[in-house]
Order: sequence, then structure tokens, then C-alpha cells
Amino acid sequence: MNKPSLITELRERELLAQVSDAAALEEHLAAASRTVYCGFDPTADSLHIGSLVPLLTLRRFQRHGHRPILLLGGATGMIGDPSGRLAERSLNSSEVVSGWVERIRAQVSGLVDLEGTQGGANDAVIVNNLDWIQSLSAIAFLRDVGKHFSVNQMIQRESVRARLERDEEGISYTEFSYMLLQALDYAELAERYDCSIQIGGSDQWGNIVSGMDLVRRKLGRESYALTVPLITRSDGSKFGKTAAGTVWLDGARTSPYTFYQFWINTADADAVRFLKIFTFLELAEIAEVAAEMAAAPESRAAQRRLAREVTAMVHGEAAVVSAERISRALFDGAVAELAAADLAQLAQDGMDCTSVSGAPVGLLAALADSGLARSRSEARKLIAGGGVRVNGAVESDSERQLDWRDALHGRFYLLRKGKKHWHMLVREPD
RNA sequence: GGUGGGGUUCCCGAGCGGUCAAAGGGAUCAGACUGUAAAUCUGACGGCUCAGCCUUCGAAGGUUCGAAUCCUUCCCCCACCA
Repeated sequence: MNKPSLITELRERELLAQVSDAAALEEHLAAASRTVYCGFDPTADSLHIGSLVPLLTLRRFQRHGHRPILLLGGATGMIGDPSGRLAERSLNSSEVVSGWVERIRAQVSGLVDLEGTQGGANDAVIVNNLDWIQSLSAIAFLRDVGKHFSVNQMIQRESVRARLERDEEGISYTEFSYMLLQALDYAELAERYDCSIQIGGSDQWGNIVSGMDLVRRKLGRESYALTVPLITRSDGSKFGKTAAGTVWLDGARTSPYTFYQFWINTADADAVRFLKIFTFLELAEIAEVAAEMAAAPESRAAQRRLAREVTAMVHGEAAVVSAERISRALFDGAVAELAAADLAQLAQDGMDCTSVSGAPVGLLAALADSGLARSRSEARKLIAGGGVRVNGAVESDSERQLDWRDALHGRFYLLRKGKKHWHMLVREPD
């Protein structure tokens, strides 16, 4: 039984958007352990779940015996990639960017195998392109990099053309230069680490190809490019967003419970595809889960499995246990019957929670302060529309004062907006 | 530097002296139906001490009983020309 090739596996998992030369790359990968890289620019202090796709793809390479390099864009993050952007980015200061780089470094460390499972030869490496770009002089850049590129070709790139064609927008010289820096990264890694493959999101194709050109011209070597698809949802809405915004990998920004719930809420039409893309489950096992879901869609077996796998990968097993416990209590149980210990546990497990003193609290204020409603006006309207429950019962009085004598166990108020949004008020011991 | 066209509530986009908290669409939120899904239908969608009041239409001034709409200056964007 031969293991299917990496390229075959990626194709079966719907993880292949473009490849520079599939047949040659297949041979290249089969012949020896290779080095592959993917860049992540710090545009915030955390990556979000979109970055998970190339990140996990790097790990798939690693599982096939290749060495991944994670490049953090300490330099490129200060310039701004125009790819996929309709408008010019605003620049961030160097202190901010370098702070973000460190946060992201810590974050990705847990997601690839830095130690290496197979003895070190394919340990993942994390590099920062600031290390070679920072010291580059303008003259060196223009002579050694710029000379290899034709503006005629550069303006044909999708990322540039899209901006040139838009009536309301343009592109600054700064962002126009971005692709040269990314090309330089590829050449640099080819030289330092013998890196011969670059992967990225499909919007990165142009930048990656620029890098291949530079590697050929500067080093006289062939190299490869592979992109993963932009993840879409079956209903056409943007992947990776919830009501509260982006789903981040950082547990401080997106709690493990919210993260888990994001995956649980995956549409049926997407669940199986996401299992292939976001987990390391064997395809045969995924097929079994798919069959189970087809037989009983209301059980949402695929969503549950997906949520469990991805949450465990990003936040650990303990987070899965917590998230499942909260979910069961909120969706399957009668809230009013929870024991005091259960409620305390929910707070412990990361449910949104506010501690308050013993004075009665106005319901409107509580909803607005907890973030369930954006304002008191909105809270008022939600109550009028029957969208608010207090301790499990629909509340229709917007002037209601939450008196602690009516609280669960005298200490807890569970506020619910809609079906899925909860907040708990806990009275502090006097 | 010159000429022309623009900046409207989260986004797109109407409005061009009162009837404008501002059409329409999208996004979003809630309700119904369900399976914590999709689709569909209904409602909401600046804020507040909410049948009333307050603050919005790039910024600051001005005209007027009254301005998103008119005038002046400034800031920013786009296109073309040099």
C-alpha cells in the first residue's frame, strides 16, 4: 500500500488552487526532503482562521517529510500587500509591527512541529524577513532586485491592475513595490535554506511567481509555486466572520467557546469540505462522517467533529472539554435547573461574564454593558421583539430591574439574546 | 501646477432649500419555521431619561424663519492634461 503523494492528497482535499508545474513538482517532492515556505504578514496581533489553511498545508508537507519555513513579514508587514485589497492600506509603525510579529511567532509555534517528529531533519523553521530587508540599501535594492523586473509586467499583475482600473482608487509606489520584496524573500530563502517551494493563498499567485522569476535570474535555479484556494462558503458569505467579527486564533480575542461554536455553526453544505481542509482526519474517516451526516443531518455529526478537531488543534483538548460543557448546558439543558457549581464552572470555562455588586441592575443597562446589545436603544428594541431571555424565560418588560432575590442561587443571571448569544452576571460575594 | 468630477448614516447608493434621522439595495440583529444548518416570510436597523428630545450628510465659517441641499475657505480622493 503506497501512501498517496502529497499533491494527490492536496487535490483530494480540495486544497489545490494553482501549481506551477504539477508533474515536475510531484517528482521533485518524491525525490528528496524539500524545503517549503509560506509568508504571514502581521496585520494584527493575531492570525485568524483564514491563515489556518496555508498553515496546516505547511504541516501536511511536514508530515510527508519536508521542512516548512514560516516567514513572518516583519518587513513586508510595514509596506502592505496590495493583493486582494481594493484600497490602499494605512501604514503601521515599526514598534507596532514588531510587537505583532512576536505575538504571531508565539502563536504559530504551537501549530507546526518545531521540534520535528522525525528526528530533526524536517523541523519547522521560523524566520523574519526584517533580518535581510532592514539592512538593504535603496541602491542595492534597485540594482540587485529592481533590475530583474519589468514594470510592463508588474502592472499586468492582477493585484496592481485591479487597483489601476478602479476609478476611485490608485496604488502607491510603496505597495507597488511589495511584490519585489516578496520575490526577494523567496530568493533569500532559496539561497540560505535551499528552499524550492513557496505556498500561499491563491491571491498570492502573482507575488509567488515574481519570486520564482527572481530565483531563476539571480541563482539560476528552478523553483515551484503552489497556492491553496480562498475558502468560500456555500451561501457566498465571507468565510471566517461571525456576528462579532473576525474569528481569531488568539483565545483572548476569540474565546475557545466562541471558536468552537463557529465551527459547530458550519452549514451542512460546507461541513465535509471543511473537514478535509481544516483537519488531519483520513479521507476514509471523513467519508464515514459524511455518510452519518447524510443519514441524520439534524445530528450534525460532521459539524461536531469539525469543531472538536480544530478547537483541539488551536486551543488544546482541555478547551474542547470546556466548550462542549458550555454548549451542552446552554443548548441542551434547562438553564434554570443548573446547579450553582455548574454555573460557576461556566464562568470558569470562559463564558462571557461580568461581576457586579449586590445592587439591583437595570436590564437595559445589563444588556448594553455586556455587549449583547450595542446600546440601550437596541436592548429596548430586542426586548420589544421578544429576543431577550432572562434565566431561560422570555422577558417583555424593558424596565425590569434584576433583583438578586430572583437570581439563580441568589448569585447568577443568565442573559440570552437570540438563540446563541449569552452573558452571565455574577454577584460578587459581599 | 492646470482642468474636470467627487466626499451622504456599517458598505453601495439616491436626495440637491422645508413634508430628511435622510429612498432603494446589501450587510447585520431579532421573531416565525427548523436541526445552534440552508432557504423563505415578518420586523428592526444614529443616540437617549423614547408617543418627546438630542446629535448626524468631509471640516470650519456664512446666507436664511429654515441647509445634506446655497455661498466662502480649507482638507482628502479620482480622472485627464502639463
